[in-house]
Amino acid sequence: MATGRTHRPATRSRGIPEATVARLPLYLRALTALSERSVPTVSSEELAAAAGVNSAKLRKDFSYLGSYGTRGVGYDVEYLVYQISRELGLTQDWPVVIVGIGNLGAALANYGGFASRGFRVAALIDADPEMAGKPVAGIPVQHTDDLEKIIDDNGVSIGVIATPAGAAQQVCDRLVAAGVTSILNFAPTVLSVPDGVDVRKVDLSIELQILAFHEQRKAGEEAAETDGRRRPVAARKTPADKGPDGDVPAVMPA
Amino acid sequence: MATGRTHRPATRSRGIPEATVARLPLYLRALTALSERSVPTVSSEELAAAAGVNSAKLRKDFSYLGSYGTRGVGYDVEYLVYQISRELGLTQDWPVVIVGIGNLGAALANYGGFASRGFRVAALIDADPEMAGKPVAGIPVQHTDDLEKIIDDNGVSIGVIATPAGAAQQVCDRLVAAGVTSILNFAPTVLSVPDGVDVRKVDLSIELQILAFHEQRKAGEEAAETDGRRRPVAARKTPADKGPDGDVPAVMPA
DNA sequence: CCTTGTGAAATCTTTCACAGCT
DNA sequence: AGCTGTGAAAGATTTCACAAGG
Repeated sequence: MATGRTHRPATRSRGIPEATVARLPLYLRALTALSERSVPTVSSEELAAAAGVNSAKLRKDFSYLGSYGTRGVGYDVEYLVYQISRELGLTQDWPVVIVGIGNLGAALANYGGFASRGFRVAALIDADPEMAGKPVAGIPVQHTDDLEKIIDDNGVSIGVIATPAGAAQQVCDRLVAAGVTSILNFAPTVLSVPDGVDVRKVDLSIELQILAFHEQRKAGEEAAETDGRRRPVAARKTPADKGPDGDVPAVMPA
Repeated sequence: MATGRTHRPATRSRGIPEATVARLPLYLRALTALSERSVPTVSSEELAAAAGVNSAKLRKDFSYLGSYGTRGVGYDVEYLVYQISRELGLTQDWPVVIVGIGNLGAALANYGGFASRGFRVAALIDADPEMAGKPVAGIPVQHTDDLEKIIDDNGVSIGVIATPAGAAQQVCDRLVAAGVTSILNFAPTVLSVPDGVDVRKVDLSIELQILAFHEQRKAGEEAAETDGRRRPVAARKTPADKGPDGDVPAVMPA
C-alpha cells in the first residue's frame, strides 16, 4: 500500500497495474536465480512456480511490459532480467539513508540485499550522540543534526525510517523537507506526507495479527473434528496458485 | 498475500474479506491510542483519519464484523477494541518461536510490539552452537537440534523465520512437521508449504524496488518541467484517502 | 505441437450516496 | 441533525480459455 498515484496523469506511463509492479521484484529474483544457473530460457509455467504465482497471472503481468516471450518456447532469461530491471528503475544507483540505528536499523544496514539491486546505503543517521562516529556495517553513524546536509550531499531520494514510533513523523517531515520523495517506514505509525511522496510500511505486528486471525479460524474448524491443536500436515505443495498474494502491508507495532 | 483459504468451507465463518482483515490491526492500533487517551467514542471519520484510510472503507469493514456503532454518535472505543481483538484472535496467548538469531532475529526478539498484542516469544532458535545459551533480549538461544521439542513443549503454532535464504525452506519444513501452521518469513525465498499452512512474507528489498519504480516515474515526469531531482514539497496531507494501500507483501532479498 | 498473449468472464475491493436509526 | 450501515455502481485484479505465432 501507500502509493496514491492520484497526482499527475504521468504522461508516457504505460500504466502498469500496481499489483503487477508489486510482483515484478518476485519475478526478478526468480529470474536472477535462473540466470546464475545459466538457464537460457524459461516458460511461464516454470517461472511462475519459482515465483510462487500461477502462470496466467505471470503472463498477464508480462503483457503489460510488452511482448518479451517467444510462443512455443518461453522467455529469454537474460533479456527478461534486463527488461524488468529497467522497468523497476534498478539500472540506476539509488542512494538510501537509514534513520534510527537501533537493533532494526543495524540489521537493515547489515542486510546484504541492498547492494545487489542498485540500492546503496549512503548514510546511517541516529539521534543518539553516543552513536555518532561508531561504525555499523562499516559505515560511520552520523548525527540527526546533519540530516539535511547528508540528504543533499548524497542526492538521496529514498529514506528508511527505523526509529521508535514517537520520532517517526518528525523524521519523516525532515526527510521530506530535505527532498526525499520515497519512504520505507518500519515505525508503527501512520505517516502524513504531502502529495507526491510515497510511503510504504513494514509492520511485523500487523503481519502477526493477520496470521493469528487465520490461525484462530483453523483452530475453530479443527475443534469440530479432532481434539485441538497440532495437526501434522501431509504432502508439501508449492504455493504457486494458492490465494491472493502480493499485498497487505505491514508496520512495526508500538 | 500468502493466505490461500482454498480448503474447507470453514463452517460458521462469516467470511470477512482478506482486505478487511489486513486493515483490522490498523484500526486496532488507532483505537488503542484513543483508549489510552481515555477517549470514549469516535466517529468513522475521525478513526479513519487516524488509521490512514477513508471513512466509507472503514464503515464497510466494520459492517463485516457486525453493527457495533451507534447512529448519530459513533463507535464506543473500548467496545470496538474488544470486538476487533476478539475477531483477530488476540484475546488468547500466541507463543511464537523465532528461528535465526542474526541481526534481524535479534531485532525481532527485542521488539516490544510482541507482548502488547497477545504474542509471546516462547523461544529463540539458532543453528550456531556458539549462540546456544547466550541470552538475547533476556531469552537464552537454543540450538536447532531441539526445534521439534521446543515447538511441542510450548504448543507453538506460529513461527518466524529470520534465517539466511538458503536455510529457510529446511527450517520451514521442520517447523511444519512439528506442528506449526502459520509462518512469517523474512528470508528472501518462496516457501513451499502443505495446504492448511499460511505463510506471510516480509521483504525489505521488494519494498525498496517498488519505491524505486515510483521514484523513477516521478523523475521522468519532473524532468519535463524542472531540472532534475529535489523538489521541496508543499503542505502536508494526511494519507487518509490516498491510493490503494494495505497490500503488496515483501521479502528479504539475497 | 507447444507456449505466449489476450479478450472476456469471474471475483474481489473500493467508492458512492442515501435510507434508517438515535 | 448527525452518523452509521449498506445496497448498488465503479474499479481493480484474477482467472479462464483459446486464437495466434513459432
